[in-house]
Amino acid sequence: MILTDVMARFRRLDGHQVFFLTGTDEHGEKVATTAEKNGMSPRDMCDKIAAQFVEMDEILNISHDDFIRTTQPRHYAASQALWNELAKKGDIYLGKYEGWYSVRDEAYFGEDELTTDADGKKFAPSGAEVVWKEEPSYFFKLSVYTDKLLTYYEQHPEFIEPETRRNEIISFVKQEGGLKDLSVSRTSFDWGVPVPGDDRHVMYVWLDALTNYITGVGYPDMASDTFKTFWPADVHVIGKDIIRFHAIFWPAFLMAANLPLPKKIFAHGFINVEGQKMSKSLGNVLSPHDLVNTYGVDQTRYFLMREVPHGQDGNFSHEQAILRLNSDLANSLGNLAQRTLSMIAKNCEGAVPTPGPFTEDDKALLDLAQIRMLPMVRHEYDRFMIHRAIEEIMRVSYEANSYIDRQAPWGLKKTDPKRMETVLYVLAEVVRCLALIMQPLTPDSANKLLDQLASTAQARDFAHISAAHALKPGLKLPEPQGIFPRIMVDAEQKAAG
RNA sequence: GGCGGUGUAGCUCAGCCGGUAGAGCAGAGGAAUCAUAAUCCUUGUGUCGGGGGUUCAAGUCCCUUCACCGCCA
Repeated sequence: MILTDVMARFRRLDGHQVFFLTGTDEHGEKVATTAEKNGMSPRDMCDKIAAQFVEMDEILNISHDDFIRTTQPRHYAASQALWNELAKKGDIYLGKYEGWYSVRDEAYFGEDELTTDADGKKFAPSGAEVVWKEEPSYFFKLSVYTDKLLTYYEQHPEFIEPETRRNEIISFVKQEGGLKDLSVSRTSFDWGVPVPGDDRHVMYVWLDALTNYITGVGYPDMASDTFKTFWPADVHVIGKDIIRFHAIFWPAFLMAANLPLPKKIFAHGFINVEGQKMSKSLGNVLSPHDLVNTYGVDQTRYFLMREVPHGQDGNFSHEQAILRLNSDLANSLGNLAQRTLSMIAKNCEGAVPTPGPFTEDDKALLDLAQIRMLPMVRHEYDRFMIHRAIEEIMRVSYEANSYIDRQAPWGLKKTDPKRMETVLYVLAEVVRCLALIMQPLTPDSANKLLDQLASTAQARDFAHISAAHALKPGLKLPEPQGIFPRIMVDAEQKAAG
């Protein structure tokens, strides 16, 4: 979620039109039975859960353009329209399904996949109990798409990332006998989108859920501006546990409906806590809420992006978080900004100083921040290598700290005040570039910093990372204030306890 | 059992088509004092999981073996 937001913000600031869709998938037997267990209607329970998701988005400062709930009328319309397309194509037929079904996994399993305990109960590989079910069901001719999918993966190596997930999917599709047809309707419960023309059936939850991506951009109105502009999507960012649905079923549905496929399915990993999987039984579940309370939103976002490399699982430890946040954000970047701005406040009458001629040292640093940094960072973003992008940014911060010590403006104050002004100008300008490029990662803090540089709201996209938009000498600056406070050790103890 | 991945400095990881092992953090020493007890400079003797092979030369290719992870059966 944070990853997607960081990407979306980056692309917007980099001059792209972005439509960032998020939401919740609310249908299915699992939801229905859980609601019943809690004595609620499915709809009431979904309202409650959706509210929690919305709240989480707010807590994490997620900048989505739309929040979709699969129970919304627009989504019923889209799902049924897609169904009709599949039916029109001749890819849907009525059959009968019988087999072992796991409510929790929302999937059927073959006999050979199950394990049996002493009481004769059978369990899915996930550990969920399965029950024997028989029901009439519509099927989607997924088998027909086996070769088409393989060809597509072949021709679009970037479609599934990271590569290890791609390998998994390809080997799955290549299984003996190819893909089996997919049961896409249920009659045993009614919490779902009714099948058009046969409302004894509701659609298989994943068929409806996957459709959300096109609902969000206006489907079935393919003439709508949003659909024309934003479909196919650049990327679907998902958890690695649902890669199969996104990398096999969804492209097959889209092919059947003659719709273009999203350009990329990116599966992210999970966060481990102190080296262990998060689980309720271990009681080590970290809520975003807790993290944000302990470290702050921007810090939480930053740390997760920094420590979780490209789709892999990441680890969270408080010790590591404090180390990282202090060394990167507080000591290097935050302190750089603070020392620069407070020297300006004290020695330059609180206004952007007027630079004299630039030395080679000045030019090298300005060049790095204004010209070379953005393309390097963009390159890493394009590959979803946010942790690498951060390294590039931090490198500039290190350079700037090295420069300030080398130039020692506090010494120039007495010996060469004109030169001091030049040095402080260079530093302020570099801080401005850093603040701009930090916006996707730490939006609030970066904007506070830009406020302190008297940067206007219109001057904050990446086009302004350039000498042409450099700070204007004489511009009055507000009183500097620290951003990225250092995390003290007693906070560490509190967090660990 | 099959397929895929990972295993490199105390920690987290880079190392593209083979050519005398790298970065950040942590640690040690020094400098500086504008600043958030922050900064800067210097500092790495690592069996590149084990074994074997190809090669003038192998973390980097091949075989084998061990450990862990993922997917599938």
